[in-house]
Amino acid sequence: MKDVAQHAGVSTATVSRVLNGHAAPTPETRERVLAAIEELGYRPNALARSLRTTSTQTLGLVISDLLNPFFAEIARAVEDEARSHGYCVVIGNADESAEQEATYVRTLLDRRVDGLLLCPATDDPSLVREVSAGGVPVVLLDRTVKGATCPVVRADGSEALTALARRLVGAGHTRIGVIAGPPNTSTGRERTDVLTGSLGGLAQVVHGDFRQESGSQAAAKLLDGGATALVAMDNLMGLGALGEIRARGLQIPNDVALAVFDDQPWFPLLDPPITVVAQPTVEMGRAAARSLLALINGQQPDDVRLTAKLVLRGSLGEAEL
Amino acid sequence: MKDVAQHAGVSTATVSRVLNGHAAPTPETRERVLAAIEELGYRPNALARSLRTTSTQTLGLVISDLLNPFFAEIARAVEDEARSHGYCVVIGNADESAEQEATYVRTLLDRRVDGLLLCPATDDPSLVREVSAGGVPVVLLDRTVKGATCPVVRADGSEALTALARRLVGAGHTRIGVIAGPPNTSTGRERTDVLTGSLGGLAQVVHGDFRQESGSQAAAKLLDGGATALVAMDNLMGLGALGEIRARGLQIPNDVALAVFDDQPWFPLLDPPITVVAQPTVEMGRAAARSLLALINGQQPDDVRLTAKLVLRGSLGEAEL
DNA sequence: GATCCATGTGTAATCGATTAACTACTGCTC
DNA sequence: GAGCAGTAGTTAATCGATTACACATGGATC
Repeated sequence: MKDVAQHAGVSTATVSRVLNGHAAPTPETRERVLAAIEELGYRPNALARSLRTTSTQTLGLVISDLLNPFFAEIARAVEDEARSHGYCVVIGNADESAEQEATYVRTLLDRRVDGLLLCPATDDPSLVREVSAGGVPVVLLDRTVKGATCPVVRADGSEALTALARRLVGAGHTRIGVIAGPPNTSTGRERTDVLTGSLGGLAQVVHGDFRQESGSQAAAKLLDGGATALVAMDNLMGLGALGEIRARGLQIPNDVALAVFDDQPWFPLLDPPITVVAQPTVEMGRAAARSLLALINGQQPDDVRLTAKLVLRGSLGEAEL
Repeated sequence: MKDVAQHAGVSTATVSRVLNGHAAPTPETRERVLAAIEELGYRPNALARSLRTTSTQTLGLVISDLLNPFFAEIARAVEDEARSHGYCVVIGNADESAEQEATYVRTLLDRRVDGLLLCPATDDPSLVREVSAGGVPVVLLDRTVKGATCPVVRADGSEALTALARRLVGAGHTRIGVIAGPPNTSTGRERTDVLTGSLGGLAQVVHGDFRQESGSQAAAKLLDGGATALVAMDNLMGLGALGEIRARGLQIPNDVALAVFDDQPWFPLLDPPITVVAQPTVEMGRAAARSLLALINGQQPDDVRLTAKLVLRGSLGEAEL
């Protein structure tokens, strides 16, 4: 910057003003400065600027698993929305591990992100408290924690799950296997509670960890137990369940009915196509980014609760008539 | 930091030395400082540190499309490798747009990443030159650019594609539709060249843009043209092609054979499972991260060329006997 | 006891920007 | 022509760390 100033025959203060669009410099000086910048190929050091202004124009996003297309889509949406407001997003991958999540959150705070979007790995509120205590705006995404005091953005699948339950029961299934998420996540618990609640005593629940492998294992256990219908509570566990069903040579929907929470672009391509509870991922990501930006700007955004929809495609068989 | 120093009754220099594991401070002083840090909940400001040391312990990764599971896997691998060396990764999503790519690259440079991993959207070398000129280490990943002067990490699919061609020809296909990537990307061109080369005059090529929608359109055009076999040059276009095949009620492999470049966890679940050319994504990501770290440490890593493998699953029909 | 070395700590410059406070100049009014 | 307002630009403090150099202390050496 000093070089630029010298080159243009002005002080660094003037260069800075030109860069930041201040009113002061004359068009003529501005011209000279811009020319010098161009000529020297100067690019301002964002670190120095942030250090001085205490604003990095960056949001932190800590997600549970980048390989889960659900989160990848969310990340993408967050990024789009953030960028359209001049913010950058730094993504941290927690791998469904509370420990790694904490590490990432701290790293991001150390780098002074202006705000944090968090998909908490567990419902333990201590990490969120720690961040809030540090005065950094936080918004929770997809999942919440116990006694959360920050805005939460998530999808409500109750209606869809209730409708799903009605159909399964209506179709005469009496042993319905539920491949549930970890009980220490809000989504894991809530979805399962709603579904089993609506199923009366017909549900058998096995907990997985939101990953493919656990989906296969849970499916195996449930099928061994005589389940005639399976509901997987996220797309990766759904993938695992599908694998297990195929491995056993079972036919959907005749041998076993299947529904999955979270839609995927390839679900319609299966034979039969898979019935799902689809979450509005893009809207969730955008809404979360908007809430966080509002928080950063000193507003108090409300919680956002979007609605997940049941999409019937055929994998429930007669239950869908 | 000043507070900590005061609290411990030492100078900021000593605090800094404790933090950085210098030899100097006595165990006793160290103890006092650590206690003060603990008590005040002090966390060092990474911006300030980086400004002073000119090192951010951060790698930039600009990928073509986060929603493409191929790149998501790569991103994940890069991140793992980087973290194990104490580095953080900032991901930028270029959305297959050269413009957005350039924006992201510049943003990352402004933030003084220690090095850059780039999956270039086009084979135009100017952006890479710009970065190199700025003295920032770069490694190209998956794709290369014309006259690249930096290390490149990619997968070689020649063998697999040649084998694939042999099978298709052997099975008697005479109109083989190739859903190619954009001709201005190295992977788009090379894969297509190898395949059409081995197919003699039997190939009909339609170019897509590595996205699902273009895959459907290309498939439609090729099927209209009487193709009895389709090869999609990346997984998203493969997804699109599958959709088009299903939409027309065609059976794989009887009505049309299909092979896709890039494997996906759900390909084995289709009926029939899809034959693919599988790239070693995880190894690519790790290797790229390693090369970049080596470059940062002043070494001159060689290009890495991993091998993609043909995985036969049945979607080629008799061609696979 | 003077000299020297080793060791632990403090002082202050530095990284590259922003910005409050100040100065210099121009032009206007009375 | 003195006084004043307004504008353009400069000087220097600041953000929060690192680190070269200076300094103080204590013990070993002759």
